[in-house]
This record gives sequence, structure tokens and C-alpha cells, in this order.
Amino acid sequence: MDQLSATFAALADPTRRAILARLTEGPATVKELSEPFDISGPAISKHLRVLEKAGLITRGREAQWRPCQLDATPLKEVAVWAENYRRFWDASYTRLDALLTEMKEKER
Amino acid sequence: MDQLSATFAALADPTRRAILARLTEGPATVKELSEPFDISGPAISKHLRVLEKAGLITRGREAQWRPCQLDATPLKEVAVWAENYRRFWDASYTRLDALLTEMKEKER
DNA sequence: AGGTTAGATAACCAAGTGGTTAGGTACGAG
DNA sequence: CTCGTACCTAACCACTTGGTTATCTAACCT
Repeated sequence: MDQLSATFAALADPTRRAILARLTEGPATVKELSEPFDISGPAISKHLRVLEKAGLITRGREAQWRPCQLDATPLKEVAVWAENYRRFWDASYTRLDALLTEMKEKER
Repeated sequence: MDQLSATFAALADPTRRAILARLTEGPATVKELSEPFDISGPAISKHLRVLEKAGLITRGREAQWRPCQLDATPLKEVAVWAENYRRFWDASYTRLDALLTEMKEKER
């Protein structure tokens, strides 16, 4: 699986997006991350492994804790990818397109 | 499944992203879309249904053809979502953060 | 040494995914 | 009317996913 696909797949789950959102406030242990959710520890562990494989988090070691930290670099690729489609949703780009078409019309 | 999750899930497949890329050049029939890929028609049909459910394409009817058209509005949500993480990857934002921290230090 | 806590792993399950082949529908052309 | 084309649905398969419970390791605290 390529990097971009892995990132999109990781982001497709609301729990994982919530974990990322939490990590914007700073590093957290697995226990802290699991607190807001009504699912078991192993389930969180799996989510974290998916996020780690996608390169969205890094994990350290401190005694019996394994603190997680956000790594947003893959999200830059996502933003860049999405931006390529801006002209298909952005009204001003649509107007620009219309203007260009009009100019071409006048040229003839 | 919420809208954003559906969009991310749809984008997690390279074939579907390639289909979207093709549709930026204008509408296309199912046959035309399937041409670049070495997979069966039904497989393409399934991909198109996923894209349609995610609101990324719309489909018309013209005789025996079912032309597909890009609808990029869900991608705007993706771009907005990703932008919220910009400060975690963008160097200039990091520098801004450092500046703000420095200013706070001086205040004390 | 013994108990508690943080976390990972294993084994399992139901549901979903991406692909296939086979067969059905709808339309245009001869 | 019949044939070919475009497309869909159905049934199936292997694999993945998101969850569970049970069990393990590692570190800390008495």
C-alpha cells in the first residue's frame, strides 16, 4: 500500500481522527487516549498501530508508558492532494474558468 | 458512516483516486473510465458506487451510457480538515509558534 | 517476593472490501 | 426481430477491519 492510500485509510475512522485531534494538545499515553472512548484497550492499540504505520504518530518509551506524539507530515500530502481539486469546488476559480472561456470566445 | 469518513474511505483506493483524476478532464462513460485499468467491469462499477455514495461523482443517463461527472465538494471538507493541522507540519508556523513562546517568555 | 498498572499479543468473530464469473436489462444498429 | 454494446446485479471468494476476551510482559510500589 502506498503512503497516500495508507494515510487516507487511517483517516477514514472517526476514532482515529479523534485520537489525532487529542494529540494536537500534546503527547499522551495509551491510557489517556483510550479514556474518551467506550472501547477496549486492544482496540485502541490496533488504532494506534494503524496510525503509526501511516506515519501519523510516533511512540516513545518511558518506564511502563508508551507515549504517543503527533506527526502531521503525511497530512501535508493530503492537503496538497486535495488542493489540486480546489478549482472544482471553489466559486472564484469557477468564475476564473468562465472568464477564460469568455476570452477565448472573443478571440475567435 | 459520516460524510468525512466516507470521503476518506473512498480516497483510500488508488484506482478510485485515478478515476477522480480522469474526471477532472471532463465527464466519461463507465467504459472509458475502465479502459486504463486491468480489472473487470463490475469491479469498476463497485468503485463508482463507492464514489457516488461519498458524493464525489454524479451519474447521468444517456441512452445506454451512464456518464460520470466529478463533484469535488466533499474534497473541500478534506482540505479544510487537513488545513487544521498545517501548523504541525509547516515550518513557518513552527517559527511563529517559537516567536509567540519567546514573546511570552519576555513578558514574565 | 507479591500485587498493581500500562500495554501488547493472540485467537476469535462479524462485517466489509476488492476482486471474480455468470447472467440480466436496456438501448441502438442492421 | 435479432445482434452487439454498455452497464448492472447476484453470488461467490480471499482478505482486511474493527471489535471482543484472555493471556502475556514489563515496570513500578510496597
